[in-house]
Amino acid sequence: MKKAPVIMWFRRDLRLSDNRALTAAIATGRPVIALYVLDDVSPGAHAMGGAQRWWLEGSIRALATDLRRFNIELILRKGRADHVLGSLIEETGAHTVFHSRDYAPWARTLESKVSQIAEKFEAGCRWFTGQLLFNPNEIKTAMGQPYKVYTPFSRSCFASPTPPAPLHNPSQIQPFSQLIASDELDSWKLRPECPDWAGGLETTWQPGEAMARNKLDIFLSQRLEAYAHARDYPGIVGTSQLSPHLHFGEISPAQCWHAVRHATENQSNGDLAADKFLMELLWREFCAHLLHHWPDLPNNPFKPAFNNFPWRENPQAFERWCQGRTGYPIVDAGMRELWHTGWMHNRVRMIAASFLVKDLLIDWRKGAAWFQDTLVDADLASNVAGWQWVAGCGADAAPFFRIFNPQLQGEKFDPEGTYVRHWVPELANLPNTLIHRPWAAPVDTLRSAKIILGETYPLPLVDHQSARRRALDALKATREPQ
DNA sequence: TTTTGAGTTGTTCGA
DNA sequence: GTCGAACAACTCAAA
Repeated sequence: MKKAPVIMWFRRDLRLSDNRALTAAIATGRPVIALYVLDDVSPGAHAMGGAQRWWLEGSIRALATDLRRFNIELILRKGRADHVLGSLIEETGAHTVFHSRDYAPWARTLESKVSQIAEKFEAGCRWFTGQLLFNPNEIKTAMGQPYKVYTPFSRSCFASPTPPAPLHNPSQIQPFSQLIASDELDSWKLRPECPDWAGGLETTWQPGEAMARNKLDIFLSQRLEAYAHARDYPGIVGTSQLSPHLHFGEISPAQCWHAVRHATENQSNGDLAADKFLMELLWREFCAHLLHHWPDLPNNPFKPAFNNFPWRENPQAFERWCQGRTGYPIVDAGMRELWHTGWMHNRVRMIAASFLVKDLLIDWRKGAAWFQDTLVDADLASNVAGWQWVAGCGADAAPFFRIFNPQLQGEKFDPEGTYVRHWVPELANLPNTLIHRPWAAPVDTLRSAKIILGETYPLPLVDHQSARRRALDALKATREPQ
């Protein structure tokens, strides 16, 4: 008698290497059915934005190709994941569902539904870790509480047992012989058509496990050494650019962790270079743990005092921010990079976010929603925790008086104007001394640079100095007892 | 329980 | 132009 198959339910772990769920599924010695479910129906699942759908398409295509080498067809189904899994178990008589745990609140709800439905059909359900380095229920303070401050959190992680070493690629996977119906990937229409805004994404990124590994190797050999310093300059490629690959699980954080450690173990200053990068991985971790313990993080301020903050409605200003037409070159460069490539340099994310929240006093949730829709790496946890941090209402938030000055930040982190010239070409002819403050350029300079302020490039949407005072007043009022 | 030290990413002001 | 101090008080984490 034939053995009943098991289902490997791929989610945000679109890789074959270091995939504990997959490895365990294979280890059962049973035929493996590989499944991906496009779930736009489960509450909260609609959070996947347009840019991510574009990425998902490439990532699924790559995974399907990789699986085909094992004679495995990736089954594609659309609908509520628990329903889809229920019917697939029924169709195939599957024995167990294997999957990696996703810590987003809606995903956890879905996981328990899947587990219930599997039970109904007398199948098991087993989940594995892999999306995170540490178990959120194990990184706790001495009092047994989750951390609310990053630095002690990171110390605790470094003091914890090292994340398990990554698993290798499977050597073989036993296919399931029965034919199973699958959607055509094209029918999901994950890529934009009219209008097709994804041209910039196409030329910037290549989704898939192989490319993720490639990115990591390039980072280790070419950029890790200078990372601590170079990561702050948007005009040079100093970061790993692994975020979207990590988000979709094309590479695991444990693979990054161990690869970085391994690459630096024989270098004199290795630990320094490595730790800086590991700290960034731990920021991702910190945000995920926060969301795990505070599922309401996407909706409401972490600090309740901000519940009554007087956010302003200003659709015109918001639109200009989205379009990269605020009149502050570094902000506009960032917003245009985002729109074109689905990604924005970390430093510029802070500057652009600070501008929306502090200079325009627009609700951080509006900014977070825009990022969620346009970033290829949009991660619910990192996104909302980051926005709350900038807004001052989050965990371990910046002091309220810390308001980024877009001109100074530009001059400090883009001193040659490389970044601004690339993304805001209409300012390209301004000298370095004026590129971050075109409004202060003399008439002659503007004329010879072919700039007409208010026409070819906007005047500043707000005056930063007065906007700063306005924000300080609003923040001060929030802090005072009602 | 109380106390103490510390807290990703900054800006402005005045000497 | 450069430098250090002030910004304001609070919460967190650990001793």
